[in-house]
Amino acid sequence: MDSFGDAIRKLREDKELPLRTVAAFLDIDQAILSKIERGQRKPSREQVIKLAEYFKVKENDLLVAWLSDKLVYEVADEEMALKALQVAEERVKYITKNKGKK
Amino acid sequence: MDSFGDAIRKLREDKELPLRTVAAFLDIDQAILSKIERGQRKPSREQVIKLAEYFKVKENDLLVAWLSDKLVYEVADEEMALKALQVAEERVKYITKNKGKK
DNA sequence: CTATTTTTGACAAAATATGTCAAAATAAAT
DNA sequence: ATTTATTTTGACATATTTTGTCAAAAATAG
Repeated sequence: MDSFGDAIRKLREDKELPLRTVAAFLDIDQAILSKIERGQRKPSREQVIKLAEYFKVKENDLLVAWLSDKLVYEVADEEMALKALQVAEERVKYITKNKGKK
Repeated sequence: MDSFGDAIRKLREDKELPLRTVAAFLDIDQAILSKIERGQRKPSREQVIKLAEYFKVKENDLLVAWLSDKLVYEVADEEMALKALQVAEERVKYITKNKGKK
């Protein structure tokens, strides 16, 4: 049940790299990477893709973790969180089914 | 499969009210309400609550439509949309189950 | 202890959101 | 058909949020 931050922290620690190194590759200050790993900042789509490249993991896997992070954040503290997610799921299914039409 | 905008537009049209009237109650310009109904602007939580009050519908029903709108918007155009929603759902279940702990 | 790494918070700049206003486009009503 | 009411659009201003840098404090490793 890992968040995006947990995932990339593990990847980084497995390779025993300091924040500095990975942050340099992303071209951001290490402070930001620290915050991303702890879920205090949301990375950009481009940063996620770069991280997948850097750690040699499937881009889509990281994108899913990143997107779901944003979704969880969006409904955080909302009573109706689960219901909203389920409705959104139905809507997305409906939309992709009719993609291109109308 | 109605979006939030569709829902409140129906409510308003059923009562044959002009944008002006409802917008006045929300204390915003009618232009914004028009855009909200067409999904070009996202209302605030407070505005959603006011609308529920105004139209005398269950607040939670509108909140769910509003939240799911935001979720759909968040994953729009993403290949991994559905997967992300499902993962988010699992994570929310997990979080609410362990609410209070840790 | 001293070095390195990580975390924190103050700050600035850039990007996004939120609203007003007035004009253009639509629809309704004579 | 013309007027009248409603809705939509876009330019603009302001406020809020994001995104990042920097330097110091805190934590960790040697």
